[in-house]
This record gives sequence, structure tokens and C-alpha cells, in this order.
Amino acid sequence: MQQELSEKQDRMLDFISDFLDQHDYPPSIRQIQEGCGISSTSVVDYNLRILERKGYIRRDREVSRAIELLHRGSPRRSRVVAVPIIGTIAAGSPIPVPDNQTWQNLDYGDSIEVTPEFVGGHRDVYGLRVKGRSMVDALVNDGDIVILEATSHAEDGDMVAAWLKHEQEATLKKIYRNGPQVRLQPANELMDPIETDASNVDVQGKFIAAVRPPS
Amino acid sequence: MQQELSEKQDRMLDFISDFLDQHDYPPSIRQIQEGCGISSTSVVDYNLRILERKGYIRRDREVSRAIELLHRGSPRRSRVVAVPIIGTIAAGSPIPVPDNQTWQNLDYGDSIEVTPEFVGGHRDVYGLRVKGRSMVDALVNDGDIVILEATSHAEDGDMVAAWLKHEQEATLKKIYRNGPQVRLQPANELMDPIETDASNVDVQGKFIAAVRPPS
DNA sequence: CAGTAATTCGAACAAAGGTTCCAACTTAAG
DNA sequence: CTTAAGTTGGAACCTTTGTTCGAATTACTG
Repeated sequence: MQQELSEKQDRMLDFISDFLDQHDYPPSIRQIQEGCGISSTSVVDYNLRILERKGYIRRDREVSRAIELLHRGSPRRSRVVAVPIIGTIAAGSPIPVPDNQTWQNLDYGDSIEVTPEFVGGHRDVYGLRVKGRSMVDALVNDGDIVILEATSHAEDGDMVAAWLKHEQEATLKKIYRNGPQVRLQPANELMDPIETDASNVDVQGKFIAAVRPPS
Repeated sequence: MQQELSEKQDRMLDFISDFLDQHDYPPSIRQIQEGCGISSTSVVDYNLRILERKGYIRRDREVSRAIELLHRGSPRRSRVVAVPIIGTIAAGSPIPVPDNQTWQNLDYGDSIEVTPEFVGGHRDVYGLRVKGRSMVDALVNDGDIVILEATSHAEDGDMVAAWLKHEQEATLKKIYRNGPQVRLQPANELMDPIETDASNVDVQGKFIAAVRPPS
């Protein structure tokens, strides 16, 4: 038996992979048969056994659709969470904060999928697209996506998305409380912090991660 | 009918989710029945219909195990590609470039999983962890991960990882050729570009994306 | 308490789907 | 050519599995 896959076996793997992308469950043997233009289910079974022996798939016998794709090179399936992108963050406009209403009407078209590590244990995680270059001091550029946790609670040293009431300005900085004063420190430590009154600062969310997607 | 889920329906969703983690295919109705301690398959079917109507799952009728989890925010399965992180990028040290050898001995423990859009059609995509704060002018911070394409070819305006021979320095900038000269422009446009001789610049890779993971 | 809606139960049915078998055919080796 | 191994075709078999249905039970409401 040759070590490589026959053209038919290759086609079957591709079909299973594509099928898993479209639906979220594996195909039946007869669907593989039809999808790959194979004349008999026994031929499918025959080649599935070969694929299993060569380690490309795993099967649970007697169980329908129990085909698992193993090491399919780089693209494989894994758990992801879809973080909804509910708006944009820009210097001059208020920071969108999701409420119960928002969580309902999520447009799944606009979301970014990340590994579960990104949301960690946090709840109410959402994304905002950065608009404009006003936040380069937070080391995020126009078009970046920041991932935030919806909370008004923040520890000293946390990076937060805050609204400065008096200046009518959104900003992304590390927060340090100092009695009645608050120091907001840019991620870029070469740049100067601002100090302002605690009552002037509305913490809108806690910074979790940032992504600069391919352009 | 109440809007929330009954305790039983909640248990069923959890079971389906857990089952999908262990195997790579959805459970059958009778497996849900057993796993959730339900007395009859018709009860499972009854509640699955409710879950479907409420938008938590999608089912293909008449098809075995054709249950897809839809619930928003909750982890689901999707295609991801694992980008290997083969080293660090810092001002003072040469930029690691993967060769055939490297692609072989990939330590998949150190990798970052992203959606296929991130690698697009590019080949030979790899990641580097940013070390130090020398690249804030490229709007990447210490600890960020930059995703590069291994190529020495770059168009004008591309962001590239380049090695400056004379300065013995790694840098991340937008490149513009100008006859025998090369202009390297920081992503942060407030900062000044550098001009140098083309022979002084070794393009090591093309910038694709950047990720600032949760700390 | 009556009455209606929601839920459960058990069983049985029928379609879906995995498996098996054997003959026919193809390919590779000698 | 001969032989053996690999592959295909087609059908039959039987388990798995989604579905249905009516009655029984429970939960909710006025």
C-alpha cells in the first residue's frame, strides 16, 4: 500500500472538511458517497478504513456521522468565541456600552472570533473598532479592534476605556487613583499622563486585548 | 411560555456543548436523554423544539445528530489556523526568519490561533513576540505578537520587518523606495521617518497583523 | 375548583445510516 | 500469462435514531 493518499481519499477528506464548515456536524457515509461521486457505500467505507488506519480520521463504529478529522495540517477546528463588535471608539464620541438590549440584537456579521483565552473568565466582553489616530498613545491605530469588558469597576493599573466628562473625550489609558485625583497613564510610557478629578472620569470598560487585523 | 430556559433545557445545552468538546460530532437524541437523565426521547425532542424556536440551536429534521449550537457568545467550533511563534523581535537582535528546518520542528505549544482571514492567501506565515518597548513607533508594545509573512519582497507602502545592517537594528516600518534611497515610515505618523541607503535595508518579512493578548 | 396549557410517558414506526458479503474488476509484481 | 493484492459494485441486513401519537400527569390561571 502506498503511503500517500489516493485522489479519491483526498477528495473525501476535502469533502468532509467542507461539510463540517457548512454544517456543524459530520456527513453520513451516503452523503460522502454522493458528494464525491462514488458509486457504492462500501467503497466509501473501504476508503474510510484506510484513512482511519493512516491516522487522518477517527471513527466510532456503529455510530452515525461519528467521523472526526484529526491533524488536518494547519486549518483545524477548535473552540472559538465570537466577540461582537458593537461600534466604534473615537476621541470625540461617547464610548458605546452594551446593555441588555444590545446583547439581544447582536449582528453576527460584525464580530471577531478569538480563542477562549482572550475572554478568559470575563463576562460581557465586546469589541470596538478604533476610529482615527487619536489613540496612538494607547498604541492602537485607526482600524484596530479593542476588546473590552463591560464594567465600571477597575483596579489601579488596569487599562480602561474612559469618558472624560469635561473634555467630552473618550480615551484609553491605565488608571491610577490618588485620593480625589485620578492619573491616566498612556500605554506608551514616553507620553505624559494626565491628572484630573475623579468625578470627571467615567470608566466605561476594562481593556482586555487589541487586534490589528490584516488590511 | 416563559422567556428563559428551564433547568432541563439548560442542562441539555450544557450536555450538547460538552459532548461536542469530547467528540467532534453532536450527540444523538438518545444520548442526550441518557446524559441528562431524561425518561423519554419524546421529552428530549419536545425540549429541542423549544430550544430551536428560541434560537439556541438549529436542527436539520430527519437527519441524525444534526444539531448545531448557535448560542451567542458561547464557545462554538470553527476553523482556525495555528500560527507558530518562532521567536522574539527586539530592536537589538536579528529578526528570526523561518527556513525549511524551522517549519519542521514547530513547537505547537507556542502558537497563536487565529481565523483564516488573518493569514489570507499568504504562505509561510509566522509570529514573533515583541520584546521591549523599542517599537512603540510601530504601535506595538512589549508582549504584543506580530504576525508576519516570510518574504523579502515588499511593495511600497507595505509594513515590513527590516534589519538595518549598519545600525545592527531590527525595525518595523512602512517602506517606500526612492531610487537608491529607502524611506522607512513609522505607523505612528507623528513620528519621523528615517531615510537610508537601500543596501542597508534587509527586508525580512511583511507585516500582516498584530495582536495584544490579554495579560 | 374547574379548565386549560404545558410537560411527560411509553411504545411503536419508519427512515437513516453503518456494516457485511461476494462477485467482478483493476492493478502490480513475477 | 499468472497470481495476488487492491479496489469497485450492488444489494441485503440490521442497528441506530428521529418522529409520532394519544394518554397520563403536572403546572398554571381565573
